[in-house]
Amino acid sequence: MSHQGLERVKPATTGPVYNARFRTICTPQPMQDKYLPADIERAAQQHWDSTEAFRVAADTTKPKYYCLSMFPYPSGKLHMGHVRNYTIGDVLSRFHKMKGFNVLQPMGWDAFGLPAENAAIKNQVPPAKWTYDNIAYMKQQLKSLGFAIDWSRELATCTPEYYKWNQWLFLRMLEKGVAERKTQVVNWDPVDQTVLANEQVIDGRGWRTGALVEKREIPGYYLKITDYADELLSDLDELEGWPERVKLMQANWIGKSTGVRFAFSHTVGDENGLIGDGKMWVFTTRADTIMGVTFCAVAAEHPLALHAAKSNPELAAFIEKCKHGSVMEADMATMEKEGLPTGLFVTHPLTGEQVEVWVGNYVLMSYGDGAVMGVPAHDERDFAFAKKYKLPIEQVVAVGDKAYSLDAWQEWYGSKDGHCVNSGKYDGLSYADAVDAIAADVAAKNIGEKKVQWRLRDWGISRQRYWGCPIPIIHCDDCGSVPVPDDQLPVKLPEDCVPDGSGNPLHKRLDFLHVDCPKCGKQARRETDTMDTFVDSSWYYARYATRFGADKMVDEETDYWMTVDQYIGGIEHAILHLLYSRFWTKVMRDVGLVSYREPFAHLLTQGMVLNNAFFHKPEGGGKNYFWESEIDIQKDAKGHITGATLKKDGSTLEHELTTMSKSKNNGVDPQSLIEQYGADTARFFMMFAAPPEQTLEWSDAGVEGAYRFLRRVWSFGHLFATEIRPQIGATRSLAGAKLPEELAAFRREIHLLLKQANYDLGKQQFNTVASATMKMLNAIEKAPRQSALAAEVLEECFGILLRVLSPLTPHISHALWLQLGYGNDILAAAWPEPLDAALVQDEIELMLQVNGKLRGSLRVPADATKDAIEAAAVAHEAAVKFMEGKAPKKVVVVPGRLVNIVC
RNA sequence: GCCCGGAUGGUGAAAUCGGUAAACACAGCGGACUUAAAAUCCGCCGCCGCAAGGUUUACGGGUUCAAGUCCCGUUCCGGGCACCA
Repeated sequence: MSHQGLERVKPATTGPVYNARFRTICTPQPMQDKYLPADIERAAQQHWDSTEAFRVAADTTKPKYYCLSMFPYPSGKLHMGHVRNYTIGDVLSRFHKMKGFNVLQPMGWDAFGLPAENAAIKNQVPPAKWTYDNIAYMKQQLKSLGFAIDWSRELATCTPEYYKWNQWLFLRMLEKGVAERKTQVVNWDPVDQTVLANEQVIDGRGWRTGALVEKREIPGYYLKITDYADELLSDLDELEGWPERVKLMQANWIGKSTGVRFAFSHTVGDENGLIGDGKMWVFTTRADTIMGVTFCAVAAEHPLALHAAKSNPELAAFIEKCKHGSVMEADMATMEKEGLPTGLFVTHPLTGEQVEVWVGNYVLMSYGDGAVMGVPAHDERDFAFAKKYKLPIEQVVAVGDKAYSLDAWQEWYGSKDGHCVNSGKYDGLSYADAVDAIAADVAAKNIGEKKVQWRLRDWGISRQRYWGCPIPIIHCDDCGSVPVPDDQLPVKLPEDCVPDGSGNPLHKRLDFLHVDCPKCGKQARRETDTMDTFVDSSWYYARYATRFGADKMVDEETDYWMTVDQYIGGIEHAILHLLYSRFWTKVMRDVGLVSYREPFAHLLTQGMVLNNAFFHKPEGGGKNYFWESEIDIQKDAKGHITGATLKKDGSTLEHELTTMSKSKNNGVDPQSLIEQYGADTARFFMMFAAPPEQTLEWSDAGVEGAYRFLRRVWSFGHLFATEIRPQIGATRSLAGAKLPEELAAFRREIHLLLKQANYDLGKQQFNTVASATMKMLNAIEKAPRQSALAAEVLEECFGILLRVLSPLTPHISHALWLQLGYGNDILAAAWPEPLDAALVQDEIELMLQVNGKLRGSLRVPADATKDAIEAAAVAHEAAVKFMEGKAPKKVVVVPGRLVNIVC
């Protein structure tokens, strides 16, 4: 990567003087009595840089661990969500490194995208410059957090070295028929004459012009992810390391449904013949209700609708109206359902009755055949539609003897647990039997069959935008759409354009636009559409694992590192990014590039970091956001926000709790936290605040506590160096020694906490790992320290604490490990395991319940039998009191926990 | 609207397989040290009650010797809904 800010880290030939000292001295050395995070962190980071501690290569002598965090979009500054994400990844990476794994943790930049164009419009800066400047700044921020990243593998998706392979694989997909050109529906701003992203459509209007947005059909390239729908669904079962909820969301998104596709026949046609050869196809999962059809509805773009509109101005106007409004599913689902009859009729395939065809604004051309049968009695949406337009409703399914009423929709109307009624020969059949019988009957008439239908749609990757990967196609008047030959890749994006919001600036770049046709040599026009940025992020994990500069998309080293052992990123990516990556991987496999079929073995979906956002709703629609520094906030006694006003004019603002985002002016920059307290405090606090998968409402209350804790760790280190360690003799005597009870109890406590911490690390619950380290320090500070044996126990226990702490707070752990003489480099230390000998206990405490209520506790020998425990419990003072002279009916003994006397 | 999550003290949270609700912290209150402040250390800290005790995990039911945890229903909050990334 040749660009500024993206050069690979070069091995330092000569380290700073004190670094050499750090590496060679393993005996204790004088230490600062004050905790000075800035100095400690600078020294630790220089040590890691100079020793290239995190640069890794394939090594078959060790198990590998590829730990990947979702790469950031270079929006300008890191925010707390990034700190959370990358700290989680770093904790796992460092933990596994100490466990003996060969750990790869790379980092890069998801560098194409809309915000760079927005910044360009606002500041007149080319997106490239803005992006590379942001990368440089954010890279330095990441470095200051001390992440164990192999920076030699850094990549940015906006560099030709990277996106060349997007283009290359796209051409392979074209060859295989996985990519194809067809039409797509986009948001069109009629004033700016440009395509808008969903985000740029606010309340149905263009974000800059305020003009009513139109739907427009334009050509674009699609990747046939639906060809992989079956495999994407079934392979979910193999992803044992994925959260169930994510797999469920993906399965629902893919949306496999089995039903019947059949045709209503008709005689509607014009001079070109019958429309659709006289068949209007529909798909239904409720074929059992086919005898209850009272109307049909088609999408506004359906050929029958368009045909009817030719002679029906009212209908034409309605179809025109349907063209406005949103293309978003959420809007489609919540909008008022409207329709208009076409005056056309189709024939019911089984009854032969004439059924009227309506145009419905809720019917999607993109799902199935763009037409549906209407069974108002048993479909909630059809019911509402029929009531609104006074269409007949005919019950054809009964559940038990429940009475059907037209007054209001009831839950059971949509049930599949009933049987057919009013359905002629199908009466009495269950859902499954009726579907089978009806499918057989339409099949016999050759007008339908059982069919699997997917909710998943093909992936449209064409974007009418500048700052993205050029689609490698040349349009020739004679030859059509011609793929760019491989030897002319990459098609490089000019980096000096400044978009102004009025369409793709590439249209004005004649040096880019004008190109000779690769087939006939005539002057032709280069495709100006660029790829969806989800393409960039669909395979970056494989590129990290490829040797830098390889003139292949992926190389042999990829086989060593892939698949990713642990992937970490926000839950907001649970569907799209992860599904596209899975799809892309399967295509790469089918092209013969890789041998694995799934990219991510384990997935940790981090909860969002939320913050309040404050905004005005201006008249033209949309939201104007303000920074918290610009407003006054009113809170109630419990601290809940009750209102907010703008400082400059006192106007009232609305507020919402939402994800941190540059566009909402509610992102919190970690920089001040790092400068004030240091990276270790920021990291520790972030991990301590909540378990990683939980949504986190940002607050810095508690940062002081994390800082105080690290100061205490340092102070104890100092005390250990000056007062405790000197008591230790030349030979150690801890192993095999019988410890006095107080010392044994202390040591047991530390080893129990270690056991707990290891368990929690396995669960990836880092907040309780952090609290375990705090408990350890609390115990260590109170422990006996006035003997050689006590000093040895403390040496062991503090060593455990430093190692458990090191993934969370690597800098202070590095400094203390070195300066207290534990070893040269804590990264090379083995992860601690609890010792059985330290855990043994003679007596245990059981809780005592009477009728399920806690009444006391009793101490029993650790090896006491159930009978002995029961006898002791019944005789216990508190038990006798609360049993009030009644005889026990039952005594429940839960080993190691409690006794419950029921009387 | 549909799909997926979540809700526990003043606050962030803990509770591993249904078995001591509130660990560990933050904030607060009281005290020690200090000329003072900061820092540090000690103590208290769900609610009601003088106490004994009672009571408490969004709300309403249920299962169980035992429910924050399992089941049914409801409310509110967050994520996603295919062109934000």
